[in-house]
Amino acid sequence: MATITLADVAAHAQVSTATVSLVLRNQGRISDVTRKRVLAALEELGYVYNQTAANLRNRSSNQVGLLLHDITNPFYAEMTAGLSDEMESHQMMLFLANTAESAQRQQRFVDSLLQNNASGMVMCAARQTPALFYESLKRRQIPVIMAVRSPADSGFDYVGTDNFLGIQLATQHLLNQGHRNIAFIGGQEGSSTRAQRLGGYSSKLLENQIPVRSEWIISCEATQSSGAQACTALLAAFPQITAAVCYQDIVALGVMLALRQKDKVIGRDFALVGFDDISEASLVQPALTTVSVAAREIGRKAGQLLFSRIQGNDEPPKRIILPPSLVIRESCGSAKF
Amino acid sequence: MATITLADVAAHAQVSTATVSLVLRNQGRISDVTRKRVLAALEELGYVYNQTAANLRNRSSNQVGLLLHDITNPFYAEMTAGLSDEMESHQMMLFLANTAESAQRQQRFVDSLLQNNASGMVMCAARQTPALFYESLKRRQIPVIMAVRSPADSGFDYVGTDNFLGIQLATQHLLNQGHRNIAFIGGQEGSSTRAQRLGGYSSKLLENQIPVRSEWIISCEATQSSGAQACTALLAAFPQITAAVCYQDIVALGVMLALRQKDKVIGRDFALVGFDDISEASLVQPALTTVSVAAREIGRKAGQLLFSRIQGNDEPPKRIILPPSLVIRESCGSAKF
DNA sequence: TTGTAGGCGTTATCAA
DNA sequence: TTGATAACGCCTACAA
Repeated sequence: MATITLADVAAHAQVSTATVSLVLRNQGRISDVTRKRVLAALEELGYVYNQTAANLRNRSSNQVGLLLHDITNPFYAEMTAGLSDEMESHQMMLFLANTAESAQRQQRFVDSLLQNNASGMVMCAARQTPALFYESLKRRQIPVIMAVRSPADSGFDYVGTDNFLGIQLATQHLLNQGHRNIAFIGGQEGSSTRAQRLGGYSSKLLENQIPVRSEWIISCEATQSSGAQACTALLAAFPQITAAVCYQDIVALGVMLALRQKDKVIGRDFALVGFDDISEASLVQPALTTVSVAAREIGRKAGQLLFSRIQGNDEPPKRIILPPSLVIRESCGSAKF
Repeated sequence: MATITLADVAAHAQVSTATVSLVLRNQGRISDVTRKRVLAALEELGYVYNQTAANLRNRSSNQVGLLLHDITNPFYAEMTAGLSDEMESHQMMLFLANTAESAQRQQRFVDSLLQNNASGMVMCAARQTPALFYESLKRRQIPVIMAVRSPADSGFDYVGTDNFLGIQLATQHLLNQGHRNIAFIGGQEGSSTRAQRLGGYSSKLLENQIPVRSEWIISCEATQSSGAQACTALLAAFPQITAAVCYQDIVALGVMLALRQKDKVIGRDFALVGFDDISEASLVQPALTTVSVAAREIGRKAGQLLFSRIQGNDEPPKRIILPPSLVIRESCGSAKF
């Protein structure tokens, strides 16, 4: 069956294509009689609007992209849900891309977005994103909101959380419990997010006249097994450590695994704080005390900002920093040491 | 800056637009000299291909949609990752929609896909999807792969798991451990998936001369709290129950919560099997024995099938059923009762 | 209030 | 091997 076009509808309703177009978009003053006739024709012919043609004509689209490393990471899944809700409320379509930390895949996806005339994007940049990428992205006229990972380049809007403050909260909590030998586990060297968190950690130690020991600061992948491994190695070398601030909940979960293998009782023999408040955090035994960053809210805020940019908001780049909060559960015990 | 079009490139390279178009798509016989000249011009002008125009002209697109209820459900996140990988390997863009079980949102998204000329979709239909929806969807010429939830309508391709067999495995495992008083917790009445799982459960009981007690079959929402509530109510009425087959891992996690409140030791006082093998299953204490359905693989297979349909494969509707497997962990203990 | 007609950027047909 | 040109379906001046 041939596709029904605006012209077909117009012919059927005995009006012009312009009239039909106006009715479709509720624009212009169209008399009630005409409108009804058009609506009826639309219905009768089973007309389907061709967004592609409209996009071409308008040099725009109602499509935006979301780039992230791993949708199976609960943190990002939450964020995606927030963004998706927000976009849907504006009748925009959301393209999803899993870059898996590959700068190449990321570049490919952005190219596709550009080719598809996407009207904007939210991105959690891959770790090895070259500076050139940001440069050339800025030259395009497309709104881009960076999320979660703050780019070195300050020319972009950014929505994220206060990493420094978040880890300060976590560290202070451990200090309050009486711990003095506190390690920092996780994150990738060179990451700016990690630098911020590390700053929160060390600032709190120093504030309490506790020396920062670089051997107790250890990096690892964002997986449970890496976390477990890191913890095992650390405790073998420094058994005096009684607590750890973990870079992420996932790492913390790994650390718990390792501790359990050493028959350490978490919350009594060893205290632990995570970061992200992923849903697993409340499920493990003992439940993980962690820093919550409201992933869904980050997605929502990023969506709102993106939409306003698409609408033409051209204020200078913004940084929206959502306040983190400490969710106290069981992994730090409650007794003073 | 005005957009650079094919015509601009053609002018710059002193060839026709047809030639440039052919070079771009590696089609037709173009002499090496010309090709190089075109390529150079492309580069020089910083040309960006306009997919929208091509789509309009071709009456097609490289976009597909994915509809699901909740991306934050780890099962669907995994599936999404599988599908996303598959689509990316074919250079297709993936639209994501969170329908949140709303038939209305689902309809809106499908309409958008149609309007955008999407070339296909994978959908996990919302629970209350009206039969009319399927009817009208079939009339469109767009490939649709149903996933996870099998539609009553058999006119669609389907990729999912064998619910019947999966729950049979789970039930048999409990029987092997010596349990006789086994409950079934979870799922929504009227769901066909649930009917299949219930079938697996009751068939195994009957096979072992154990009567099926309908009071021990209880439905609940797919949340932890509902699971917990259901378990509490059930045990209050029937303390003789010693084991449960849960409709989903999420429900099983809720049941664990409830058991713990009753000071029952899971794996010793009460045995539990879940379904889905979400990542939380291996994290809880004790780790949850569950039926694994390879969510990622479902996504991948759905993607492959969808792609083949888009390529023109017009065999009759297929049902791809992935075999489930029992992942034995700790929640059923190991001692015979 | 409604109609006419040209153009958005690409592809495909046909001719050269 | 390459070029000219007419669609694809919609939107928007400009006219009526």
